[in-house]
Amino acid sequence: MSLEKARRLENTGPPGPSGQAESIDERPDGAPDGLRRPTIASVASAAAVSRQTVSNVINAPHRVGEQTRRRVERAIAEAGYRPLKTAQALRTRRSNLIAVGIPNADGARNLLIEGFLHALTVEAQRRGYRILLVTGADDASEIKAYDELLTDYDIDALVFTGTHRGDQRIPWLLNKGTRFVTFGRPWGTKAAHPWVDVDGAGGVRDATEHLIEIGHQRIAFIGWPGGSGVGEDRLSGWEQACRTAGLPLRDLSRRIEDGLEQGRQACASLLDSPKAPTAIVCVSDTLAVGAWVEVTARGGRPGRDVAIIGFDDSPMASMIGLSSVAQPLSAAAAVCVDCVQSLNRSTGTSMTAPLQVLLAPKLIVRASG
Amino acid sequence: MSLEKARRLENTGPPGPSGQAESIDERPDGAPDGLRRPTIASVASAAAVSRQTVSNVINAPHRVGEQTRRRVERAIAEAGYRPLKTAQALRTRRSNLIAVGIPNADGARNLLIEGFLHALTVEAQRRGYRILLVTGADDASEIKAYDELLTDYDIDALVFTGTHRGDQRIPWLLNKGTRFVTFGRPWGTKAAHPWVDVDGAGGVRDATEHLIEIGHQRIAFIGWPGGSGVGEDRLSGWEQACRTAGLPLRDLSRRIEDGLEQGRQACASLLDSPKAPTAIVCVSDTLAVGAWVEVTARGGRPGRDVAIIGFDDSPMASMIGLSSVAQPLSAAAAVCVDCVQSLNRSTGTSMTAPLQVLLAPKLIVRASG
DNA sequence: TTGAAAGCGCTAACAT
DNA sequence: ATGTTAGCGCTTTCAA
Repeated sequence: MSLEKARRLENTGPPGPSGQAESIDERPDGAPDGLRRPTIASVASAAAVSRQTVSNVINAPHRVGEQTRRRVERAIAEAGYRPLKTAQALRTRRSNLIAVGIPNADGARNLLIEGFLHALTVEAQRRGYRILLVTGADDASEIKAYDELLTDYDIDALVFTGTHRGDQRIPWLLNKGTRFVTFGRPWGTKAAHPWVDVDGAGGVRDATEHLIEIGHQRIAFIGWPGGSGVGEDRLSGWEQACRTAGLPLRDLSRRIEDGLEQGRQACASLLDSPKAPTAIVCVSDTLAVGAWVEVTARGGRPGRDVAIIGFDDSPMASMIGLSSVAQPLSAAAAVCVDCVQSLNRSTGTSMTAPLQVLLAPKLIVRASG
Repeated sequence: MSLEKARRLENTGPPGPSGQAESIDERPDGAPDGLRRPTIASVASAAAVSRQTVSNVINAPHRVGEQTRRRVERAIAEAGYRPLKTAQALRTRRSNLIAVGIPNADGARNLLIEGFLHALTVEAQRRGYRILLVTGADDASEIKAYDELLTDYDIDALVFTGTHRGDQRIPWLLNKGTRFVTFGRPWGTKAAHPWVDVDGAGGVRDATEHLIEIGHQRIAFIGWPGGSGVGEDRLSGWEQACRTAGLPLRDLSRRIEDGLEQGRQACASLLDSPKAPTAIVCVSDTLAVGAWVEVTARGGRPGRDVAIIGFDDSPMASMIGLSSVAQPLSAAAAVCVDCVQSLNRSTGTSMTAPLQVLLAPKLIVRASG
């Protein structure tokens, strides 16, 4: 007996009097029931209601009567029924899919992407969303990849990182009208869109203040060359903390490219200078590890002889006992997914101010500082 | 004029009875044509063929006549048409989606997952697949997550890493009949399933032989405690190379937990022993970095005073100039996606031997060795 | 509160 | 070689 026929047969009668027990019993396809995926029709049949009522129990329970709802819920549970997202998506044009753009260059920031992705996956799963990956070699090819993905699926929203000056993705997405959130502020652009970021200046300020509290009076900063929004932001945190505490800045900062060797050299230059610092805050863990290695190579012990604090709390930091400013990746991911959810709840035409969140990072104190 | 109506009008001709040419001409929705996503119907209309023919041009071009095909292809290109995967998936029960299970613990192996994920995304994109992420805290919750995902979508296949002894996921998936590939051999189980892995023994053998070639006679190995399949595999590579070359093994190996401090200590103990090694091969980059730090702290320079080689070529390795055995992540990802493709091509009933591939890693020689 | 009908966009099966 | 019909599983719309 086909499921559809069964449903119809069972539905004979007023609201739910039950005019069942017909005679037919063979099903056209010989598939055993147990192996067939439950459909909304099979559940409807089992609960002796229409498919629509089952749908309502799932998507709009308030519209369904108390008794009916319970009966349907039991049928759903017994069948282990879950709506097929593909069919829902086709009908509603909502996929519950969040596309995430991942970068491909190898660099300091990439050590974070794994943690961020994991956090996103957890948060998305918690709210019934799924994470779909997309990648491109540069802005242009990434845009092409986004375009294809957005054409192939009814993606609910896009999340990506690595926003930078002159980012071509943002205007493209704004123009296309795609919903998106970035992990990272827009640097040097006036376009407003939802973003989540971590307060780098605050993090470095916290680190510097921590060093001041434990007695340091000469605190250096190893940063990146100018032009990077992230770098300038973090640098400013060190300046603020030192100024507020009345500590010197002069000759205590270095501006270099990211890299362990660069960090070693900058550290050496600082330690060899007339008024050597007793503590060094670095814009990245990579540079901090360089400093850490230099201190170690000189027979010193980071934290006892020279304090060192990095940024990002990469796996390496915990490995070598490097204090570091940790980005709250789980919180950032949660905010991203929340944002996607609210973007999709709104009818689309209501243009409220885009959500922009700055999260406070957390200083992880280890042996080095 | 609505697209559907247009199609009907243009189809006036023999095959179809064609009782068209009605009078109505306004479209209910006032949406401008340009903003509407092209559908197979709109393309069919533009090319004056049936939807089925458009579908054939895309999915079975050989069934379509030369002229028609070109005309349809032009219409597809002009409209920028791409089939909606959601609708295809509903009809064909193939989603072109590959689910990837990602672990959540932080450890040495996790440094690799990011590269593997990126490679998978690239390879999947290249072949028209998409990567969907799924995660769980342990085997059991991961299985639950898999189950829900597999129920929600018609996932084409599952890929996951971190196979281990007593892995519960493998029997569960085999029993469920889900198509899957693992990146990592099944350790200590007889169940056969498709997998891709890297030849750890071969990689360590290569590293050891490289050290022998450049003149080392006493080569040590820092490995993990027994019980880990991966660890024993790599250890055996060192033993083989040394035995073959007639070099000593005695007192030249250490078996410790992964960790930088452990690596430092093991290195110190080796260097302080009566017949100290001149080179050290490590089962992981973490331990190798520990050794690297110890040598550096003693005022030595890795590569000049003591050679050190790690395993996995983690970001750390390139950062500090540590030689390391790199896993061919792109190749592994490509094999995984190929495998998924062939699994889905087969009708499902043809039970050929599962694909099992062992890839050769590549020694990256840097300053340390 | 519940049910029937229609249809999302696509393709398998069958007709021509 | 091409077209017609039906239907994947679900939800929207409208009727009862």
